[in-house]
Amino acid sequence: MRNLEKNYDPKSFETRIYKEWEEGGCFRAEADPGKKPFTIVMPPPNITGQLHMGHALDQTLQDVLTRWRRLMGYAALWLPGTDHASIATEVKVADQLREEEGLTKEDLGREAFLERVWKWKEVYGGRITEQQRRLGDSCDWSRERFTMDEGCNKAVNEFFVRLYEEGYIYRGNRMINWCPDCGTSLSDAEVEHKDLQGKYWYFRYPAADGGEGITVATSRPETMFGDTAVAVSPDDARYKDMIGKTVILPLVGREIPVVADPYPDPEKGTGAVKITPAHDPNDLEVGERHGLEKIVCIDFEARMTEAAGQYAGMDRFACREKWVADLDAAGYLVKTEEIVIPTGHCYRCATVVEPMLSDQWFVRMKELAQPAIQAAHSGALRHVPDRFEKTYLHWLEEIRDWCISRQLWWGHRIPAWYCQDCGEIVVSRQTPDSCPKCGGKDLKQDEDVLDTWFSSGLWPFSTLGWPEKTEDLAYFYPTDVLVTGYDIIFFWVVRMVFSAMECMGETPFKYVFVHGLVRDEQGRKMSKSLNNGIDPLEVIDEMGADALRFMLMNGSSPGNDMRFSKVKLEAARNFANKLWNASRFVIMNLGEGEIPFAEPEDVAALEDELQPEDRWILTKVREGAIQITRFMEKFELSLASERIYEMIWNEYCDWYIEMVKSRLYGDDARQALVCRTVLIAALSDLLRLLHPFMPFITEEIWGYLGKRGKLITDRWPVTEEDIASGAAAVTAAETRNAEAVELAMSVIRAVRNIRAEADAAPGRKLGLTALADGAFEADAVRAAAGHIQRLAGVSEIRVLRKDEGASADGADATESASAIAGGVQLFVPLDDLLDYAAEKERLAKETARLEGEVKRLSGKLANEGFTAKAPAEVVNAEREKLVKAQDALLKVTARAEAIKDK
RNA sequence: GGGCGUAUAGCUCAGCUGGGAGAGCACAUGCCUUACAAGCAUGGGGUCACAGGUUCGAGCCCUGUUACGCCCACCA
Repeated sequence: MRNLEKNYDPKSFETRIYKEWEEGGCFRAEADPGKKPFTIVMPPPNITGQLHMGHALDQTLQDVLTRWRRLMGYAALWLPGTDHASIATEVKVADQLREEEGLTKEDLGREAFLERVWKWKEVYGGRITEQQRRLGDSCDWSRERFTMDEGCNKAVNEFFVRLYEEGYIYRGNRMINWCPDCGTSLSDAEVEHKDLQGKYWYFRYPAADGGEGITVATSRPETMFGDTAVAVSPDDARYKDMIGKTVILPLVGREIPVVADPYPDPEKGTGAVKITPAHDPNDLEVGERHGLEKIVCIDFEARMTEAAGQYAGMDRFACREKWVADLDAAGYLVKTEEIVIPTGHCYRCATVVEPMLSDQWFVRMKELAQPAIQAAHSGALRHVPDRFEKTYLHWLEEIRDWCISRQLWWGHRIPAWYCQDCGEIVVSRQTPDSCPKCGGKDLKQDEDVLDTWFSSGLWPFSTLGWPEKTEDLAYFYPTDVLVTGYDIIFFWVVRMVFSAMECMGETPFKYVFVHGLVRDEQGRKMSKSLNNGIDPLEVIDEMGADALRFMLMNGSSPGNDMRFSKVKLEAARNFANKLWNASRFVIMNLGEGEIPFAEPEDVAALEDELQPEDRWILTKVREGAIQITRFMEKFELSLASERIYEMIWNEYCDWYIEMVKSRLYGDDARQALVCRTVLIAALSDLLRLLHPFMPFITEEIWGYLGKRGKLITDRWPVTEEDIASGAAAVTAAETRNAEAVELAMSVIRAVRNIRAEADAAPGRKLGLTALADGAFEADAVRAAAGHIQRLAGVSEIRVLRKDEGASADGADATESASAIAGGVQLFVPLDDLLDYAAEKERLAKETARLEGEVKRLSGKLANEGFTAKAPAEVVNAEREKLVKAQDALLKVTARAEAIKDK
């Protein structure tokens, strides 16, 4: 039989295994009425992106869920794709153009520039999908999509036109966030607020009638050129007389009115506010209430306009400085205050955004948000962990109209045309031939493109064929779960839900499974500026994809940030190595030509020949499978991975394999076959359970076990039906058997402990007398005698029964070290090694511990409040514990008494 | 200004619907025991941030406090 190499070397098989899966069509999902669908649509990474740790986490979560459902027999579809990332890509290509050819995109012109971007996409856009393959992503590449492919474009136009026709999309001159560097408008979500150290400057606006005037504070003095009023609260006694009068804009000389408006808060600043309708959203509202003029004093490149007089053409910040100095020199600066100012920045280039009045396209959101809010309230959409629902709802409830037009070239062009003859706006799914109003042929399409998130909002259904009524859409939609980081709930989740409610009438997914960030080892956010990012590909090269995946899944709780940990990564790699070697051991011991298809079900044929440990491991595997399934259902992937780790390392390797060696190497050929069968059967299920987490190594081992087919498309050890019906549950007999085997394990541990403490040489065999409380304990020890001898280094075992009158005195007990394991008292003669002082010390410590326990338990049981109110099973369990503790205490004190003179 | 998270072993973190705390690493001791030294065995180590409360019983639920962190917010 072909066996594994001695050393676990993931590099030697991961790439090959992936190729086999992909070429074997293992990731392909077909609409199959005989199966239940399970769908995840992958959040599309930007084509500009490189795989980073955040992706690795995000992707692994999705892959684990997909692989698990696939094994459960679902038609599991994980649909991959990439995002055109309008602004990010455009900036990147424009940078490249400038660096390499010294050209601007305007030099090239729209068409040629777009050609460049497409070419760029061809070259670099596929990079990330190659990296995803290294991670082991089992997505259906045959359905890979791109947010700007033909189908998505069709969906975008359909959605736009629909919303327009229903009156949700409108074009208007409104206040928007403007990034002067990117040269485009931004949505509210694309503005990041950061606190900046800034100043309030207090300026006096003298009254036109020569009076003192009014002092106002501002953090943006350069906007003064656009001031068209000063507002005060109508109730503010300080300014009562000024209302209706005018003040002079210092140095500018323009006369502006003092208006009474509810907006100014008398408590804040001076209680008087300068009003700049063209450059501040609040001021705009005030301005509209009072019919004020909107003077634009900053242009789209953040330079001062003609309205700024001699400052025209200056950069906004340079102007600010000069302007303040000039006002100060002229005596208008009353005071300056250092203050922290929350300031909006562009999320792409970090430039300070400028609020601007501008003609843009908007989506009226209030009404559209309602079904999305409702979906969360009704439970149709669930967040895991549920606290993120608050974030989601908060955003939707506070939502304002969404500015969707961008002054960029790369993206979905807005399907609106302007009739050059009559000015009519034509919104249409196809390019219109003529103006429906005047019949004019001269139509010009809107120059702008749509916000990236407008198209990604449609992703869960545009990828399945919408707006066509496809078979896929009918079968795979709605999707089951969306996996994403908490940082993207606003941008994306909210938009997908409201878009889906509008287009499909139901939520795009049932669960939003939210994860945190992967931080660096010091707990800092990984970032380009800190240069502390860890490249997943390097990790995979060094440790294997399985180790990386396992590290990411293990030891974190849903929704919390986690740290990248080299140590944890090594632990995961060591775990893989452990499994590798255990498998190697199993294969090594297979008979010549033996084809081990053995499955837990097949073992039934050997029922009568099974040994207690065989039944034990099979029980453990089934029980573990049920627990893991439950964890997976609740998205508790960390707990699931922890359990499988424990099953493989502790239960299978440390105990089962060790116990089985005596039969494997023994004379009884039949028994050797029996335990080989169980070894394989249990290992098969363990591989299935681990596969979602460590797909490569499990598949590789699977191949060596001579199994038919690939593990990836095999099956899960327990079915949902068997769990639900209880058919998979552990029986009373199995539990009893497990208790007996585990008692034997306690005996082994206790004897090992005695050996270690007495410093007995490893090779030295010791005698053992086991004084059992009753038949069950005695049988358990007898049945495991061989194991106790082998694993604890014991020569011969004498089993006595206390219930038949045997006592500690019967053995040469006083000459021994002793210990208690469950209902068995152990005596190990140590002769020369026996150290009575140490033994007494141990007994004293044990006595103290047991006395404490007895006291605690009896106190608890004497408390009527407890016995009356606690559930009967809890009370009974406590009673049993008390009996055991009392019994152990008796044994220990008797023992202490027996050796007190030594 | 509003919302949220975290505080548990030396370190990094688990701990499901309340029934007396776990893992990995580190540490100590002994082992190359024919799957594995990326290993085996044994052991030490915790007032579960603080103060109250609910309960027969609290790491877990409630109130408050402290520290750190995150998100949102039209920022005169």
